[in-house]
Amino acid sequence: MTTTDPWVDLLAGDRSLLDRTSTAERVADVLRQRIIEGALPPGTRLSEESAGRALAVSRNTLREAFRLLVHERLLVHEFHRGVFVRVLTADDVVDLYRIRRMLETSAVRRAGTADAERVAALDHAVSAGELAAEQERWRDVGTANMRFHQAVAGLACSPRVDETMRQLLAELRLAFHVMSRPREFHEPYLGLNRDLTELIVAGSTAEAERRLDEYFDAAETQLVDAYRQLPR
Amino acid sequence: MTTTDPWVDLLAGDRSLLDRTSTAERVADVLRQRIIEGALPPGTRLSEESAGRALAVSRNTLREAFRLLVHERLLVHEFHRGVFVRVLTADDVVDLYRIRRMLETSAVRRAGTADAERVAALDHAVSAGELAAEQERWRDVGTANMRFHQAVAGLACSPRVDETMRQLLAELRLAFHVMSRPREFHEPYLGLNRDLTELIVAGSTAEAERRLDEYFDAAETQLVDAYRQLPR
DNA sequence: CGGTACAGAGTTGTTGAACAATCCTGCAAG
DNA sequence: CTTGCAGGATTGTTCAACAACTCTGTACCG
Repeated sequence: MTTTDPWVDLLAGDRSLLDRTSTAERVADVLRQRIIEGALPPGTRLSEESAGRALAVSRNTLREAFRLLVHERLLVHEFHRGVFVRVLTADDVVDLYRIRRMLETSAVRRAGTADAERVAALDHAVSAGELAAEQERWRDVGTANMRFHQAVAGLACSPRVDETMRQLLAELRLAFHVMSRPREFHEPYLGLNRDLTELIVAGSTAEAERRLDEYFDAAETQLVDAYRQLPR
Repeated sequence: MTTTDPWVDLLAGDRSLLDRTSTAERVADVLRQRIIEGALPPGTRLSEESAGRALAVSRNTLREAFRLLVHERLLVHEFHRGVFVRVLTADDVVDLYRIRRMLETSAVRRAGTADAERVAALDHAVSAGELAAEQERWRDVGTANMRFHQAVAGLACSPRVDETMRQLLAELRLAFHVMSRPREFHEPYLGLNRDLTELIVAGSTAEAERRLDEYFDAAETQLVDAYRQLPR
């Protein structure tokens, strides 16, 4: 038997580039992206007929894609009625912040074991946010903020945490899309993100965790308040 | 407009009893249960033909169910090759313990806000485990242990944490099914579970969190060691 | 003997059509 | 204003078909 050569792992890592994905997954990717960027606002109905014709896929394939996104909680499926882009309730928003707080503060606590690359990801996200704010691209500030928190969760060095976090942040975008002002929900926290990054780089994880906890208090209150003043 | 009557919420809660579930979901439920209980061991190939004939559903419906379970990481999908019951790697087991540790310790820390019912769930699970151990039903001891940790996560009072935890524990079962001795992985922790419950009931969450963290150290080491000695 | 090439069989990927079950709309009747 | 009901539209599910791909065994070649 041949011992594993060094380049084997390398190529194994390139397997994902091989384009071995089903149509349903790619359809789900497209829809997910459209939902995340707000092109398909919460409440939108996606009829199999129209969506299938628009994307040029069969109803069966489309339904497989729908199943995936329903499982990700980006769509809701009402039996015999169709699928809709999810409309978050205020309770949903509270819950999203609750689990985020658990995952992110735990990740910060274990930040000591994270490699340099993951710590650098924090800085990249913060810098991108600062640049976007300078240029008053508030939408991009929001995106950078999400990337920052994805990087915070990434400190846990856990593929499952990363995946869960991706889903949660995608879900949280649904909340922002029903509100009009993209600026005031993200800009105030740019400075904090910078501070957090420096604390983590310096190894002051306990202090970073405390500040992060405070951030969640403030952000959750702000978003939930704004959310409750909205429709229904 | 009519104001909402008191019984409306009641009936709304019964909506789930109305059996409005698709065939695909029920198929997924069946397969998930079979995987969890070990009837479909890791590595098993599920061909669309055989599974569809066995469950008397069409290939399309079956594929929708497969998609769900792949998304839950209980099945893996290899393009043009089929779906297989997932075979966890040692890294997977480490990762599962990592995210469990994050969620469960965080949940314990916030146990103060949990209602009495959720605290009682801890006791029920522990008692069920103790009874099963007395009668040497080791398989049930394992199930009770899982229920206990589900209840621990439940202290966070978060539907999303509950759902995530359900998935993680289902996934972890895959690890136990490739090992033969159901006893020694769960029995040693019965006493600890009892202690943890009493600490939480008494409000000593800090001490409970510390003990839980130690449990994860021990359990992870034990399982990963046993796992690494196994095939491949 | 070890490795390559290739045909054949079996499985998956995707589509389109078909039909039953269900929901929605509008209108008529009470 | 509510109830009942026809009809049209949409979803739920199955089936059949075909393309694309994988797997297996065999023949071939060095």
